[in-house]
Amino acid sequence: MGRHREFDAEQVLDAALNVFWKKGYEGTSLDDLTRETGVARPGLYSVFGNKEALFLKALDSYEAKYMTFMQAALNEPTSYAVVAAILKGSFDLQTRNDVARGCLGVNGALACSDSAEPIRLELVRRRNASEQALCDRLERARQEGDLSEAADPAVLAKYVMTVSQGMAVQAKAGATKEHLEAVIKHVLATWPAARNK
Amino acid sequence: MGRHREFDAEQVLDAALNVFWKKGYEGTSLDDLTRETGVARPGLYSVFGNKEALFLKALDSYEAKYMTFMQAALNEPTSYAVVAAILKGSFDLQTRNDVARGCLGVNGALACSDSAEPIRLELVRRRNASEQALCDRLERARQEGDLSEAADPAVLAKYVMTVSQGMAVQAKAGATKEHLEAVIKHVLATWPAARNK
DNA sequence: AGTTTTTTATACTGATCGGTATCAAAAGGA
DNA sequence: TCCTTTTGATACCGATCAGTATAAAAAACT
Repeated sequence: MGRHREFDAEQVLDAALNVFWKKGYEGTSLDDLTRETGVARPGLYSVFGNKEALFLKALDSYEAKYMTFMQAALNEPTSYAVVAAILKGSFDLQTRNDVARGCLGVNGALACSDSAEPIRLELVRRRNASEQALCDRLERARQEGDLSEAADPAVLAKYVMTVSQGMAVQAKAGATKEHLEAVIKHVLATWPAARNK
Repeated sequence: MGRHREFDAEQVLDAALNVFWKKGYEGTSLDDLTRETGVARPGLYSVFGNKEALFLKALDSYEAKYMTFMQAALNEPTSYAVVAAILKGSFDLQTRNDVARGCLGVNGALACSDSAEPIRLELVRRRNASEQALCDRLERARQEGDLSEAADPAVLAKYVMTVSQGMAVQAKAGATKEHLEAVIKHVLATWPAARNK
């Protein structure tokens, strides 16, 4: 048996994640990754595969590590609490790190070259999955009388995701925490719940 | 006097604009630009300068050609009409072209490498300018009694821009026109105007 | 028609891209 | 202690990046 790996894969993945978070998939070079992780190319390739695989693993890690608020939010008892938790969770995520603001899923590849198109589509797929989960939850809320009968769960889900993604753009652009929190407060104040609690 | 230019600079700029719109600044290569414009590199460089200058000229053209709804919106008589016009104008712009959906200002450079950072900052600057203009307009609306006294123009302006930018992300990801229009309808239905008209 | 000026296409530049071959150093197990 | 195995850094690969030198082709003026 030979020597053991000197670096901790978890730690390296986390460093890579932060670079992708800040610069996006295409904006991040292998030189960036080796510099920030402290691991030379061959080490990265032997453990994670290629750049695309590394990004996808970082994305998985991102969801597992930072997106846990989503499931917790969906378990809240009322639609109001669900949306409040989602927006608060998005806010925390998008503003927690001063160098990597916004959302990895949005920063990663919004518009890109043809070669990065698979990455972009994967990110779209994941965002849609979140929206669908929220839509299902709001559907339930309406059945439970927790949303006005007139409310359309699909529209409200898209609205919440739109606000969350807009906040991601704003956060990346440097919006202050105070301003973003005020936006959330406004959204919640106008939430069409049967009872705001 | 020598020969005249064979291509129409306006036409070329428009073609370049559409490529940048679809793929973003960094996702667009000079090969993309020469292919889509039909003009070889030396022609592009002699007329527009380098890639960065070409993008900025395309951005100016974009504002002049497609963002005129913004000024018109600010001239609407009520805050409700202003916001309705901005969201409707954003919607039209973001969904007008099937190959270049979303907003050039957002697609252009949300997250990018260090070398494209000047472009990103310029886009942030322009978005902020729009937000400031809306903020000023809402401030006036409040003074005119067209917004509730409790409303904070700065917060509402950021809210509208957040929705608009979130819609840009959604449009780029392929959201249908119907869904986006429903989101706008919801935003307008919850607008805190003193009188909704 | 002849000359001059400008545009155009081809081909090239150095730098950087993602990805890999090579080989020495290091760390197991026997 | 010696041998095997794997890691690690260096250096390299072809491809592509933005940008430019060169020279032929085309058009306008005299």
